[in-house]
Amino acid sequence: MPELPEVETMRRGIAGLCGARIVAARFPQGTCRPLAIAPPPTEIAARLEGHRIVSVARFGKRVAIEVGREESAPHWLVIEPRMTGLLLVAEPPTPNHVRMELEVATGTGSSAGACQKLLFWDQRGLGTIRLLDARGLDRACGAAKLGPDGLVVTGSDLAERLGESRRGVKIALLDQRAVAGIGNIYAAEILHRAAIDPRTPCHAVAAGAWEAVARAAREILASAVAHEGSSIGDELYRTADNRKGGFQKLHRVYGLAGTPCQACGAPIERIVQAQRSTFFCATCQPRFRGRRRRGTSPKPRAERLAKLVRRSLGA
DNA sequence: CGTTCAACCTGGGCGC
DNA sequence: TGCGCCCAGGTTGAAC
Repeated sequence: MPELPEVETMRRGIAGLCGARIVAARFPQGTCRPLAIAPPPTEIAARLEGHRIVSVARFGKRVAIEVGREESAPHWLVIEPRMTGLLLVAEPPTPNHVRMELEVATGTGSSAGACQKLLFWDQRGLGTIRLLDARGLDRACGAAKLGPDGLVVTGSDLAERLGESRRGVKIALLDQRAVAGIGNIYAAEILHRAAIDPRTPCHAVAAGAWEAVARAAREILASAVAHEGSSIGDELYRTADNRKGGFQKLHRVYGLAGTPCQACGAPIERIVQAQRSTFFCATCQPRFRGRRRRGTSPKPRAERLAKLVRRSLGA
């Protein structure tokens, strides 16, 4: 479920816990398979309890809760919600999918004592929890793993990282090393706004069109953050205080197959790319027909063929 | 290098 | 009512 806007909404929803002290950390086993968690729950609990929440950051689709004491090196509790994970400071949708429960004491000195619970709830259990030091954080969330954030990505960022790729542009936008935070919903919405067919090979996207894609990404993602993400139908995503997001009302293509495009009236289409649904308007996002954009070197294909030849000779 | 596929899971919706 | 199947916002690794 959660893409950049949903994860950013979760981050903001728990940022008020900065300064709070972690009194207890529990990782209930629940009825389903234990969540991917490292190091083991008892070790994480021991290293969290008594420490304060220093900051709450977001890296792509992950939330990183910085914890530490003055005299010890900081650590980050990195939570990756994947499909159904939620960070909550409210009652969970169901009691039995609570994967982590942090009891935190807010306030200091004489006003201390107000206790709150921070929960990680995950129905499907595909999410992950990791406690990392600075080096681990860089390995997991650094530039080698995640491209520029979708809220600030530029056309030249995209052209540089994807310009020579043969992949369809929609599939490429889901590559977190190219740009961090875009998922299946927002990739569709971004390409609709940028008026580009999702099947267009990246190498056929004009240099100027990358600017349009990047601008659409920044605008769509910022608007979705302002609307606290997308809660589709009665689906699971909620803000940290258990409200629905509002951006689903502004979707132009995602989940709207068969309905008329709001811009042109043509029916929205659904296709499958890389085993995932893609929604688009064939009229607003006209199919790319040429071979390759002007000025692009044919190197990738030539290199591929050369490699194939070498391989067949070698074998 | 790129693509495809399966796997990791639960649960809702649908057709029969 | 129940069963089987398909679908879902993400990521990873194996195989080709």
